[in-house]
Amino acid sequence: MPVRTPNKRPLTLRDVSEASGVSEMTVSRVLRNKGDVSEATRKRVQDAAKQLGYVPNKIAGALASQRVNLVAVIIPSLGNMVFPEVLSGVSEVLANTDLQPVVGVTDYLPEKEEKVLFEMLSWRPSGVIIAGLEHSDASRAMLRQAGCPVVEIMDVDGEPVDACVGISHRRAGRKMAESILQNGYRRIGFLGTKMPLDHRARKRFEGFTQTLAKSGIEITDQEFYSGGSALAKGRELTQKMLERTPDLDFLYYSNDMIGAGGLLYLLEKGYDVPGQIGIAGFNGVELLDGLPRKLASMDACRREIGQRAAQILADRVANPDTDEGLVVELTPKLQPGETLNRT
Amino acid sequence: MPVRTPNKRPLTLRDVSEASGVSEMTVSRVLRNKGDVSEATRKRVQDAAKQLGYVPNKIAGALASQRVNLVAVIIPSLGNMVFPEVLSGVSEVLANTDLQPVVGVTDYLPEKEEKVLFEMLSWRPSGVIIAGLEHSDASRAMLRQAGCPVVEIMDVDGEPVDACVGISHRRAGRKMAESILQNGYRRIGFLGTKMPLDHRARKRFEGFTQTLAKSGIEITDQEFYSGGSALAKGRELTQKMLERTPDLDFLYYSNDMIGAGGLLYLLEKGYDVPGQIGIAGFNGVELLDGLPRKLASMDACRREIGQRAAQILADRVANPDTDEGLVVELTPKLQPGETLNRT
DNA sequence: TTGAAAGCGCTAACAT
DNA sequence: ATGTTAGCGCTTTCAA
Repeated sequence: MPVRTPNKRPLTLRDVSEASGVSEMTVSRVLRNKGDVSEATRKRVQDAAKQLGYVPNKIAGALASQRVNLVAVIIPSLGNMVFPEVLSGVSEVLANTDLQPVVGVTDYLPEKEEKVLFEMLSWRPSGVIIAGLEHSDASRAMLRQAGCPVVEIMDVDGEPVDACVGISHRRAGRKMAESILQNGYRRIGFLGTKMPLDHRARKRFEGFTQTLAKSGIEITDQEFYSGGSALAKGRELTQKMLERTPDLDFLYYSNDMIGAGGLLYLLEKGYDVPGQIGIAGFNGVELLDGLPRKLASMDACRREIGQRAAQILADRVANPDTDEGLVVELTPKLQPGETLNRT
Repeated sequence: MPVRTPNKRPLTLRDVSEASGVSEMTVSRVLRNKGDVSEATRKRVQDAAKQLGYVPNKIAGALASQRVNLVAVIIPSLGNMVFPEVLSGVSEVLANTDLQPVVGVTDYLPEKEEKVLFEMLSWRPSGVIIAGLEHSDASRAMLRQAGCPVVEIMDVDGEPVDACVGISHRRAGRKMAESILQNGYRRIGFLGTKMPLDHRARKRFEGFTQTLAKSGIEITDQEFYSGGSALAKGRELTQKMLERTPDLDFLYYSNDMIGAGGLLYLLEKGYDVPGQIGIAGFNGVELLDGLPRKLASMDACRREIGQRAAQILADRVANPDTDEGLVVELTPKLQPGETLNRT
């Protein structure tokens, strides 16, 4: 049990050294399981450390050893279901190493990304995992100079600074468009976030409209919103669009949450889904299994992206000679659910 | 623009000093906006730093100054909507200071909490915000010895180590029970997480059953699950319970997500909600506004908890003489929604 | 198996 | 307004 003296000064190695009558150096060795130490002294040191409630000072350790077991993970948001799942993939893999993820949130703002990145790099992390391929010039410069492996995640449509794990959102948009057309839908509405800042949503949209165009079809109507995704937003957008354009036969939502809101609205208003009108979202959010109809969606491989990125980083840290610039493209799976098959 | 030489060695103050022809000390002053520096040298230094792409080494800075602008925020999970909202309250307030939140996740496991806490304290943060009042002996010892302000959040039913911001979950449970009884419901089922690890859910349950007991009523049926909250889980639990105990007239869910799943199930099966059967959840998750009926719930003041905790910490860091042990109890608001009023 | 010395890159406290 | 000196608490390296 740690001593309860309200010590304002945190304990140092020296305190443990004095308490155990062993040199600081040997104490350090014991605490890091490094080097040969006799069982006897090891035990004395461990007892003393525990008894005092010693917590090593990683700042000093990191400065001396020039190594920091931190991995910077930089993502746009924690408020939707997508990035927490990526994170959990990252943590899962890093748990098998001595690396620790540290999360920074950018709110989809390039300036904030720059700030967060600068802040995190100033702690000299062992690696960086960062969402997206679009960054300010300054951010890209920092990433290049970081002196540690960098893995850009979520997206592969672009030029990575170093390594990269993700899906092609353009391809995802195309695939969804194909599927919708195959099922005979023709008057298609798109509902999603304002996209200047969400590049992945933008790319899906581009892929989507491109494929439609190949079949001579244009988006019949579209509606953009800003702010978080929520059921109510989906209802509201859907109502607005259908009042304006009642003869749509498909609604493509840029994420599952507003898709779910739309679904609830449509069912409530007595629409036949997917007969009269089909719908689909994006992300394959498991949380929403359990809706009255299973929402068509596309799994964005979020957890796997986190896992692979972490693995790449861990490998590179363990073996710095590994090649840079590895790009891993995962394949999003279409989940037809029950809202896309017109049969 | 930073030079693109693939420098493996990160730049140091000295590099900037040499590039600008100014002493390291003055460079340091410029980069921290500290002390008087002439406009001329300030500019030269800034130019040199930007030109080189210098990123200061916070490890060295922290060691030298004995100050770290990090706040450890330790929470059980990112997967439900509750903690991200707390975090966003924290970030919002800390954004006005030079403090930076660093998040650690415990998965509701005391051993993991201990590990995460140890890890974070070893970086000597300026403060700790940690969810809950229940910690292992070792964790409490670390918190006491941390040498920085500690704010325990979410809950006030217990003995804080230092400061504390939250709601009384026992009181919340009681309040919900009162409301349910007032609305004439009598045969009540409880559905929630297995609670040995979720102390707040446990306390709500305790408060809930206590108040029922005062009216001579016992929970008619109960069902516990483990794993994340999701719509499907709510459906499944609800079905199971109603098959076993068909004559329930109220279902109290330990969180909004499974409550929402239950609601969808009940409506689908043609139950009259809230006439035949009332339901309520917990948390007041905004994300779910937009369900077919507005779910009765109780706002847990998540964002405000984050804000207040961060504010307390910021004040204590700015003025270390401030009193310790401040306890702030917020009042959860009942949101009757449309699933609790029998009329 | 253990210890002593040097220094990691910065900043506090003094000079000047 | 600028420079000098002495550490911060550890780990690396070398010696015993």
